[in-house]
Amino acid sequence: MTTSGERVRRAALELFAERGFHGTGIRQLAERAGLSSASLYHYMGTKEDLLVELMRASLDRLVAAADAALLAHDDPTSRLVALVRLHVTSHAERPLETRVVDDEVHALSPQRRAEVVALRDRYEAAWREVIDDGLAQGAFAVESAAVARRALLEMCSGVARWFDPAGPTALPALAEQYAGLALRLLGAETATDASGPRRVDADTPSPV
Amino acid sequence: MTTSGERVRRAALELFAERGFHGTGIRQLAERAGLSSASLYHYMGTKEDLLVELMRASLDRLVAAADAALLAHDDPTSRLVALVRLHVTSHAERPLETRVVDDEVHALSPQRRAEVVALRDRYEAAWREVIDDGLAQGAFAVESAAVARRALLEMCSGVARWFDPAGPTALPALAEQYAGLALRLLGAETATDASGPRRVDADTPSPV
DNA sequence: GCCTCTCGATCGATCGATCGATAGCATAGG
DNA sequence: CCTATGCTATCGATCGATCGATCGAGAGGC
Repeated sequence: MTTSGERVRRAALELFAERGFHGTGIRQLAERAGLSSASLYHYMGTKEDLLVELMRASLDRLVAAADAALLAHDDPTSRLVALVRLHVTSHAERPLETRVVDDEVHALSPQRRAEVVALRDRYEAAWREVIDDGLAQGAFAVESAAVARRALLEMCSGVARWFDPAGPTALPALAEQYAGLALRLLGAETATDASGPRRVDADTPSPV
Repeated sequence: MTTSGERVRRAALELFAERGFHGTGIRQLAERAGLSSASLYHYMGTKEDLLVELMRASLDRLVAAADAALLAHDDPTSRLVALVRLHVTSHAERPLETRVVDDEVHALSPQRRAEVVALRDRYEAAWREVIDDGLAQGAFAVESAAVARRALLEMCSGVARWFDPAGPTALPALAEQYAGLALRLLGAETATDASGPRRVDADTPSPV
């Protein structure tokens, strides 16, 4: 059984991801949730409160997963692989949440934005730590840790915009591919052995 | 001298990039352009027409530059380097335009969206062609051309979201770095010589 | 007397949010 | 067992504000 509160949040997730925060009206939200616009306010504060809730829930999960990933591994290489797998998997499995987090920060008022950005920075700090460690230990070799980190994060986040579970690549295989790409991008020595990767799927037109 | 028409487009670029299409009101637009909201309509059709114009101008330039880059080079490796340089440079130099193109497609009506997406696909087709050629000729080695292409495009587009011309890395150096990262990601053999890249800048906190 | 440019006033529609009222259900008092 | 009380959930009606867009009217040069 799904409660009305859950349906409100689900509807908000779908509509915010699809049409954006400012592109979604209270009445659309209510219709999607199966309620009147007045009843909506029994389950939320303002529309912005609702957006912040969704973002916080998504980022909290991501931060917790990243912390767990760091605890489970010691060396920078396997830590990085864990972060990539985690990031790609969560973006592919929960594209709505991650798209809202990634694309709607600009819709927040300065104070709420600061909260959310702080959470996001906490998550990215895990990446920073792993990449810096890897460079210090000689496991990675890039000119700029900051550039590499941003390139990696953007590349992995993009998955939420195009991954299709019915497509040619299954999610676990995709996560492994991304882990390999990330290691090569970072110049990890484990990647230079490179036992000639096989072609798996053909190139196909991108969905909208 | 700047004409009113130019000021309208500049204002739209800034506001759409900053607050999003739906987050920008006609009156804000008019104020930023130094006109009344009524005068605005002397220089534009609907608000959506204006958005489409901006997107089309940006994508037209990108497509033309990509075509020129392919004409100027023969082998897949130097072609890919040219595409990466071009993409990174244009996203760093014109972050407003590229962010509007990348982030506001969802705000378009289905017909207009189809036009814009077709243009974007034309641009991405250049990347597809280069990557496919490189794989066929053995210059690149990745499991999936589609995955690699999307990873590359997302990673390079991200530059528009964080590059700061006053930051530690100058644009030409950044473009070179990205070219190197892209080649390594693609498993290009030229990248495997890897004469130990030097650290250039320290990792710094990300701007909002 | 046209053509370009600009504006105040205003259109109907929609926005986010609140109001008071009602229906249903639980629990406590007699 | 009955009913009074209170809490949760819901809604129609409506608030003032703002939305995108249009109108007719000026102003100024060519």
